[in-house]
Amino acid sequence: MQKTKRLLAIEKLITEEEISSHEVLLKKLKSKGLSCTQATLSRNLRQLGAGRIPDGRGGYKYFLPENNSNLPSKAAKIQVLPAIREIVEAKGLLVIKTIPGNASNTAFYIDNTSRFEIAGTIAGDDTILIIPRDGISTNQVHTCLEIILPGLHEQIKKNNF
Amino acid sequence: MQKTKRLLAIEKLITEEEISSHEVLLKKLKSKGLSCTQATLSRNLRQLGAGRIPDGRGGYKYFLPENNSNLPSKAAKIQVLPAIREIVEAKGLLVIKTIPGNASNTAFYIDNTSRFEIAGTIAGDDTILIIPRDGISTNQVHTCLEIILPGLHEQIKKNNF
DNA sequence: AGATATAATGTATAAATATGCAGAAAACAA
DNA sequence: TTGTTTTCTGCATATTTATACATTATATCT
Repeated sequence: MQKTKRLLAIEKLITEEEISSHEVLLKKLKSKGLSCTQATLSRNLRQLGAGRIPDGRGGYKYFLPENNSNLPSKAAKIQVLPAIREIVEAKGLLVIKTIPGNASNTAFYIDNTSRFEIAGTIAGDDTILIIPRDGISTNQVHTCLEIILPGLHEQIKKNNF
Repeated sequence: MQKTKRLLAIEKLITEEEISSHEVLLKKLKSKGLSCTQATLSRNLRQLGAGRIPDGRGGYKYFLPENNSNLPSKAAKIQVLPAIREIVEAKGLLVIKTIPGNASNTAFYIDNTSRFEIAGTIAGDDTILIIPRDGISTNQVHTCLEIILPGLHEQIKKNNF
């Protein structure tokens, strides 16, 4: 769970600041009590889909391609996330329960993220079936969902009261 | 002038194929008679603003952020480019002459590319003034213009007959 | 054209980033 | 809990990418 915090922190840092290297990012993470090695950082950046591009001033900076459309991202937080009630697993698949009428919207958002881990989704009225790609565990899909919907699992816990 | 060809070829290759490393790209360029060293490639990729991102399958690929909006790019070719008549230099500035009435459109396109080299533009009816940023030579702006309007200089030569 | 300045390139190397492997931690099952 | 499997991580290192410096090519000026 330290990892989730770290992923979120990395996302935040590279979108809000101009990070020029792993080394710089490592120091920033350390100052937040989320230290790790450069190797782990390399792996985490890959998981987040983060890349590196010229900054236009002779250097380089990290960035998240997803940020092109930060409207969907914002929408995800205020529309998609609050509509999710719970997630259960069955036969290697995941079933997401939503507020009635919201399954289609939610599945649309998940599809549009085009995450490799998810082969496809089917949505009813308040239920979504998520089919993980071959070789992908349900745990990996959970991580994936947490990445595209930060705070999802924590919110679900709260909903259970 | 080999360089311009190479830049265009690189652009084309990384947008049309999934290029995973300099090494792969070098081979492709070589097969097109546009060989260079890895060092030059590194510099060229930076000039083009090309970056590297995870490909979603455990590897990495190069890409051009500009590609988000390839509508403007197409428009540039069929609308902006044909409207340009000539480019002259004066006092470290560049003056672009266009077909009457087209200066505003053209300047708008140039502004929207947000190239670091160009501090700003002023457009009349058939004349645009381009102000290079401090420390940027007119030659560098020419290269910059060729990047955002491929074929520009060749076309101007033709127009002079 | 010849002289001077600017940009482009290659070579060698430095710097940055990715990864195989092994151990640690966490999740899961019974 | 205990054993079993999966994920995560660090270490050391391989791989990849960037860059200082020297050289060549290209453009600029008179």
